[in-house]
Amino acid sequence: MVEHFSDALDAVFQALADPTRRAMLAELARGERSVGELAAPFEISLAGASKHIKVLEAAGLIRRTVNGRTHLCALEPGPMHAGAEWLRHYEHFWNTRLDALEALLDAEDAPPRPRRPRAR
Amino acid sequence: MVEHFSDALDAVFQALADPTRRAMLAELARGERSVGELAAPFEISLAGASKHIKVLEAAGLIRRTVNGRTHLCALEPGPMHAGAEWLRHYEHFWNTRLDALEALLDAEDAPPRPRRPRAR
DNA sequence: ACAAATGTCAACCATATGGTTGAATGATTA
DNA sequence: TAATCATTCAACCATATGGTTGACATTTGT
Repeated sequence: MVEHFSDALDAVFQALADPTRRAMLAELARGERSVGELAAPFEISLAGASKHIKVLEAAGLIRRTVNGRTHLCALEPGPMHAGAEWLRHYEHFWNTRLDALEALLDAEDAPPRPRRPRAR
Repeated sequence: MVEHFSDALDAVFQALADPTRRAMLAELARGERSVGELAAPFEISLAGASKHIKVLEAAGLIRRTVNGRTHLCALEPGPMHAGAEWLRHYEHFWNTRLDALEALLDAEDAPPRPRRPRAR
């Protein structure tokens, strides 16, 4: 009853939690890439890379189109957006909390008002 | 040579990949909470909750102040911000890519210009 | 028709993760 | 001082993860 879409976020964050996969996404941000091309920069087997790619695919972060014997991968931004939204919520909250704290401090300590730089 | 701070992102995304931990963060967004308070909503042992909290702490997402026999936890927004920044980079990219695609489609198909709703 | 290229699959391994229980630690209260 | 409260620690368990290798399936080029 907590969150119905939590599984999706689970998969997205889980997929993002690995540096190899993040690097693959970074590469895909530059354009479509085949599995082999995605695997090339890393010192892992093709099968290993294939697994990573399947994780990204399962999280919905990439889409794959089979083209003959090569599989072309492309970024699928929707889920990434969902993750960003989740984080954005906390950023917002955190900002307002800092603002509130600052207001409190300003109210409490004396007139001169040192005006620390704002957190933003 | 890829990313020096990747370990930090690993830990943050990994920590966010669990729904229990995300719920704990949501609770902490409402104010400081003791370990017991954080554990209460879930049907897991206190030791289990303690482990989750340690994961959040290790990722730098929360801070803990021991106060007698109770441990008070509070959100630590820095790392969350880092995660958000990482995602924001891709959102930006994705938006420009969608814009480019749309421009292409607009250029290619005829005058009437159906004007699909913009992705944003 | 054959060989090479592109990937996946299955089996396996080591380690990490999420969970448990029971005992231990340290602060508080009676 | 003894009981209780808030938490961690250690050991354990089942499953997931990231990696490997070797065999298999399909395209493609000769």
